[in-house]
Amino acid sequence: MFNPVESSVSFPKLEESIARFWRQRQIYEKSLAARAEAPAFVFYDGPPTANGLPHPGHCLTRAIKDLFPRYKTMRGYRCDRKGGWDTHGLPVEVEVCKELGIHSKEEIEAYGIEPFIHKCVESVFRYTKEWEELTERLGFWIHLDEAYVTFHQSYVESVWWALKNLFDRGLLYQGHKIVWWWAQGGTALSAGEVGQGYREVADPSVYVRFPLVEEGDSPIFATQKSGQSPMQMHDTDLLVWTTTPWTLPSNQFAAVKPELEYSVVAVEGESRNLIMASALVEKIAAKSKKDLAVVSTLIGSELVGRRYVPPFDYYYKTDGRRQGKLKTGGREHIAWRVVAADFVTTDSGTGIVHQAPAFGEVDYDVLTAEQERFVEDNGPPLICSVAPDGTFTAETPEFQGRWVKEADGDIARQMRAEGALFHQEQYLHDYPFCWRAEEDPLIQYPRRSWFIRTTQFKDKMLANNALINWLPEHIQDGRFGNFLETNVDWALSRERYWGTPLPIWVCEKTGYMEAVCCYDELMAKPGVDGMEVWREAKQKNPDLSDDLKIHKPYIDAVTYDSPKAPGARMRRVSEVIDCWFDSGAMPFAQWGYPNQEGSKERFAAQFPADFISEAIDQTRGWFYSLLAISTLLFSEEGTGEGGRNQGPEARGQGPGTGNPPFPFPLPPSSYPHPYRNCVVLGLMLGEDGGKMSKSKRNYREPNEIFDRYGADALRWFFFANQPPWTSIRYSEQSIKATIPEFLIKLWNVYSFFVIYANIDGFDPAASISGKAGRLDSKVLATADGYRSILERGELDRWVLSELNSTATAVVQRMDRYDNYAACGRLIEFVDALSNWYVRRSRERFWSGEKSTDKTDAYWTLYECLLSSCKLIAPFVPFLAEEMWQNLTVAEFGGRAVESVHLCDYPAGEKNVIDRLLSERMAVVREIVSLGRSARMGAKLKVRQPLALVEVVLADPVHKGWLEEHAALICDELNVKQVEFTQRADQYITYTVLPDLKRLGPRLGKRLPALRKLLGQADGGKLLAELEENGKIELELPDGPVTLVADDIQIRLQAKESWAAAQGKQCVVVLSTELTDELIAEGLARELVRAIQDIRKSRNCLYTDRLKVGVVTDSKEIQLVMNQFEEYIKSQTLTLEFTSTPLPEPEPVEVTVAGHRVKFYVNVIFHREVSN
RNA sequence: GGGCGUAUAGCUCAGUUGGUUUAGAGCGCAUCCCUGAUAAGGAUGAAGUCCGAGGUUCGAAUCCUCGUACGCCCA
Repeated sequence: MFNPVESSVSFPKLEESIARFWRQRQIYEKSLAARAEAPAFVFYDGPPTANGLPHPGHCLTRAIKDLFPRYKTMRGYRCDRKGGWDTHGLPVEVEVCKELGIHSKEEIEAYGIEPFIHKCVESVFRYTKEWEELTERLGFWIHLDEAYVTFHQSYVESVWWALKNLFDRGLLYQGHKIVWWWAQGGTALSAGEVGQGYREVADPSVYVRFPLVEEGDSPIFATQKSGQSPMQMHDTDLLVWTTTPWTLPSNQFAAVKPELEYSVVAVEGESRNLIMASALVEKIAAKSKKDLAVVSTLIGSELVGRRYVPPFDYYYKTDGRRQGKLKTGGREHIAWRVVAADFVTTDSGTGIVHQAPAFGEVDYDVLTAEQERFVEDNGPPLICSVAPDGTFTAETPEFQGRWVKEADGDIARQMRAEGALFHQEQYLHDYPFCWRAEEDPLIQYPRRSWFIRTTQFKDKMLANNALINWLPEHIQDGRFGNFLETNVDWALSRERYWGTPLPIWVCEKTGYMEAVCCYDELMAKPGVDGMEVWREAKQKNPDLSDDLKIHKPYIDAVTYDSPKAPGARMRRVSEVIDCWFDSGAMPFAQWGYPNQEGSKERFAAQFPADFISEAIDQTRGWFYSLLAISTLLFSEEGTGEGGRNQGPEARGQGPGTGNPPFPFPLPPSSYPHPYRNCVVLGLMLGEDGGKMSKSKRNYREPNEIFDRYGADALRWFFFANQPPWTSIRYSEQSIKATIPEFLIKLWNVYSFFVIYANIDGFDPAASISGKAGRLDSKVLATADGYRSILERGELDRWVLSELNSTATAVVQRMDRYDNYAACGRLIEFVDALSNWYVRRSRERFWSGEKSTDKTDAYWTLYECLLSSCKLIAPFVPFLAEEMWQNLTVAEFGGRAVESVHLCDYPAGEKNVIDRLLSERMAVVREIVSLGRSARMGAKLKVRQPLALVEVVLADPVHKGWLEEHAALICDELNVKQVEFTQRADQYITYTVLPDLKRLGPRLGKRLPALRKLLGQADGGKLLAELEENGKIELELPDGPVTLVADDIQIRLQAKESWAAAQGKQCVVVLSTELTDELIAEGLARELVRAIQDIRKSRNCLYTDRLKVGVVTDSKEIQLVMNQFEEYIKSQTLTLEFTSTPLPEPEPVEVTVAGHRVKFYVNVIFHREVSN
């Protein structure tokens, strides 16, 4: 006996009890244990930060992260799911600052780094409870209690190990990074912060002369206007434009676009000529209100290498003539030269761009590129005339101590006085200001920073990327590939407080540096000292997490003896690292590799990942950091390449480093790593299609969705509504709609089954002896009364065929990580099950006596439901479990598997799939649908029986089979007879269409003529010709053409005068003629319907019996009552049927086909539902 | 400014390597049916300049080019 199924189900309620069941019975753990020996399917959890509340976007990632591991587990893999928490970084510091009501680094330091760090640790797990609740509520199975945590000592030490490896191989180096700098606050701002602070302002815009230096008697311009003598350089200036005059003292280069045309122009009334982009001459003439006459033209590349005198000579006076050795041999002036750059445009300015590498990222790249050309230490140094507080240094005595922006005016004045200023104006543009001090403009400014030499591994990263399976594909060569192509070295360090400390100690005397791979290694250093800072803190506050001892400020206090200078100490550099490095290190750091015991084995067993998934914003985040770190650490072959201080010891296997040998580096053939398949999720949008925003209130909190509709509804919405990589509109309506569309539809089938199985006493547990286990088809086949599928009726064979082809298709799609397509197949199947199988089988379940046919129906539907449970289990785990529990555990008790999630996933059995039957049934369904359409058109209710329906088939292949199924069609369409024909010229016109796929390649340009000809021809005649001769001969304007049967397709078109509907494969024509007999039968059905309505309004059970009196003046109705008495009684479960009034209750008066009829209906007894 | 993506019915989205004057589905809407899955279920219908403009081709929603709009990432 199955538990009765509530007709009005509350999914949220049901899910709660299922969640409890899983928890109490430890089903997740059991699902892992069941696969203990199975091959691994490796999943990595990208760590979220738990210092904020989870939002709908997290639900999507968590749902997808749950779907595939569940699926793979059912498919026979062991999929460990270790959670993770990202705990470091600026977002945490920002949250704490908000809480403390402070902003700047100065304020943090005034507050105290130590208490600040304590606040950070507290904040990191503020919302852990909410995250855990959401995780469980969503049905996301993952081990959160064993999650890796990026601030834990073991994790940090793993990161240190990686960094030491990179450092020892020369891949970690110090350089400059140009940052957006808040000078007054002394801090760099993140991109997000900068983005918030843009405002339109007016800045001075200056056009400055850079006089060219004559190079002895070197030849001058190659391209000369005809008839002009070669021009001398000494009377010519580059015209350079900038909106930041204060950067001019730090000028190092002038950039031109090599392929752009430039003009030498003579200025009215001035002795010196100017060079500027030809395209801009007119514009500049207009601005400056000066007459500019083009003297000659040249292309940018001809300017490259020419030297000039910068407007300020603070540096030029000492270094202006300095040359350095080039790597390619020869010498070159180190600065104040024209260089080539692609970023130069003619949108504004002069086409010649002033380069102050200290104050612009692009400019800095130019400097780096120049430095690359010279042998080491021979290249140009970085010139920076500005102190970190934003004032000029002593190197620029006239302006020393002045805030740079404020000096702009004087700088311009000075240039004007010296004749260097050609033109000046105001320029309106967007410029960033500090978001917390609105009056303070930001400046770009160089900071010392640590970099990872990722550029050296570009090709290896690309090779690795090429073998990753990206969903969607375009990420590979698109967003991610492009990003790798334009790779720049990873700026690793952060001048912040809460993060993994950079494990590099520097000798205070010599500058010698060492990287350290773990705390123990540090403790073993000679003369180590400073641990008391931590000890005292811990004493004062014993609750402090021990993991903090490896963080700022405690770790900064630890110093040791320098090996290079007696008496000197090694002190840690002050920086922490980018928290992306933390998360990217998780493949090994989650195990504490290599310092933790057993980490080597765990890492080896769980590397690389088979599957990861995050949203698209992680492309440059986690997806990159994983790939970069893995490629840098594990792709090196042998000791061939790498850095300058590489050697066997530096590989991290030498004495004292504590690094065990490991099966890495990987050979290149082991790509891809560290992940093979990556599902990139789209962005989640709010109800209105815009960005989700708390203040706009354009989305519902996940918990509200769970309470109203349930987790399965949300999950199914994510999986089935769109491919996961498109942007997803998080719409409450759509989430709600999944319930009737899919969940309820399946639920109704399930409920239908349970109702009748209980009435009829269908008892699979009694028919199956011994273990029922996972109740797969093999087990079912052992049941008493279970007939082999081949013996069963067609409908049963059909639905089982559909079931198995669905399973096959779902597996195929899920193996491709295409959950959307998989869901499409599941929807189709559930629809077929509900709207064809159950509908067509209802009578079999209703019939009173026990028959083989009825038993077959039960076993068939039972099997469909069991398999459906399993098929939907990874998608909607709660519903699947609920159904499983009732369909199996309630019946079999301990003989059945305890949970659907311990089952194997149905892969579909080939021998049950009957494609022909499936195709044929589709034709029947089409005929029925067309018949209804024809009825609709003729305004003939389905209730009204008709004498005949004629089906004209375009293709006779299924004719014989269809004829055998005439009864089914008659029943569905309520007609007495169905006939199949192929030629029915009275109803149909025929059009012969060319098969373009075949004829296109054959006929090419002749095709349009043929199409025209066929369009005008009499299709019937052509078909007759084809039937007679096996071919059609046609005369095209340019010659004859012969068509055979395969070359054409036939379209049928119903003639207008008939009640007909046409489909792709056939036309259905109704006979609309009504005899008295048919009308009477129709009336009988009207009566039945009226009585059923009353049954319903009386809340009758479907087992209740009635006594009915029908009173009417209509002779017609009376006649029908007599004639169809038995029919009406059986249909309405009426035991007594009279044509006289009953004493009670009040009659119900209804119009039946235009006749007034009074119904007296008594419920005379309830038959108990029994089994 | 650059890269990537998206644009198909009122809404949310499909549309396989180019193939047929019938471009699909769900929701919503309209009309209707069923009433023994019943506070459900089903059918039918209306509704589309496939973003625009060019091009390639016998043939383009699909391929190419150029635009436009929106989104994301970067500058």
